[in-house]
Amino acid sequence: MDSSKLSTCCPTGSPVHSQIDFHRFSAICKALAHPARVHIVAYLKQINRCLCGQIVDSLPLCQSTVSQHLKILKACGLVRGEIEGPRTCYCLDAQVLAEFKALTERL
Amino acid sequence: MDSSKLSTCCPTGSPVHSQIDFHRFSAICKALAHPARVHIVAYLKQINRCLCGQIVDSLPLCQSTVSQHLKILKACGLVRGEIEGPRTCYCLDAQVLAEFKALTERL
DNA sequence: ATCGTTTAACGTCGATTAACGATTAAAAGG
DNA sequence: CCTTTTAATCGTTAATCGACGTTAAACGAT
Repeated sequence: MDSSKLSTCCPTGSPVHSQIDFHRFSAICKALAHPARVHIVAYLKQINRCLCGQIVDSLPLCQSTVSQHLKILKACGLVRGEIEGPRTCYCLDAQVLAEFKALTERL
Repeated sequence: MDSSKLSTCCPTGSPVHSQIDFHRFSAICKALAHPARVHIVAYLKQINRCLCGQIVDSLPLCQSTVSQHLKILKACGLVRGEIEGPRTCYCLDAQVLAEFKALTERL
């Protein structure tokens, strides 16, 4: 979308989002726009960190599909994955999650 | 997605989301997963209520596209539209917005 | 009655998403 | 080495999204 007009909704001096914020916020929302990905975030929040296999076991989806969801969550920064030999350990990025909460609060 | 396993991520007694919450939350996120729709929400927050035409003018999109975005925001409850003769007056639903913020906070 | 205005709805098209099975890559362990 | 395990990637298919032009509906004004 051409977003040249997007900033015009905000009167000058108002403490409101820039179009950059709109983009960042909607990007994170997009990453969370699927129940399985929300489940993954909640799951990671609970057990802090775990291997990919555990996440796969916690969902009624096949490994490749879960891997794809994890890729999307990693792409927006919400989740980080550290390769440990043949396996990958996943965890939340608390800062990005906090950023999302802050943007939501301003909504 | 078959969500039969989705609840298993939550140990018994833990104050965590149900799969229903996951669905509701991801549905609202999906509605906000486009910069134009975030813009519309922020715009309505600012000016409280307005006609569809003003929203169209505030975006670099044609009327039919904006109408489609409004339909999506209405479908998840974030926005309400009241028909006033040939025009429609749009406003935010503060309760749904609050619900979304609360679900986000629990994340 | 016939305009013009405003907005919703329809139909279309290309692009993207979600899901899966199959394949590949990387690291251990035998 | 070879096999096993683990996870990422590829290829495919069906479904959905985003954008637009067009049409339809509702109403006020002429």
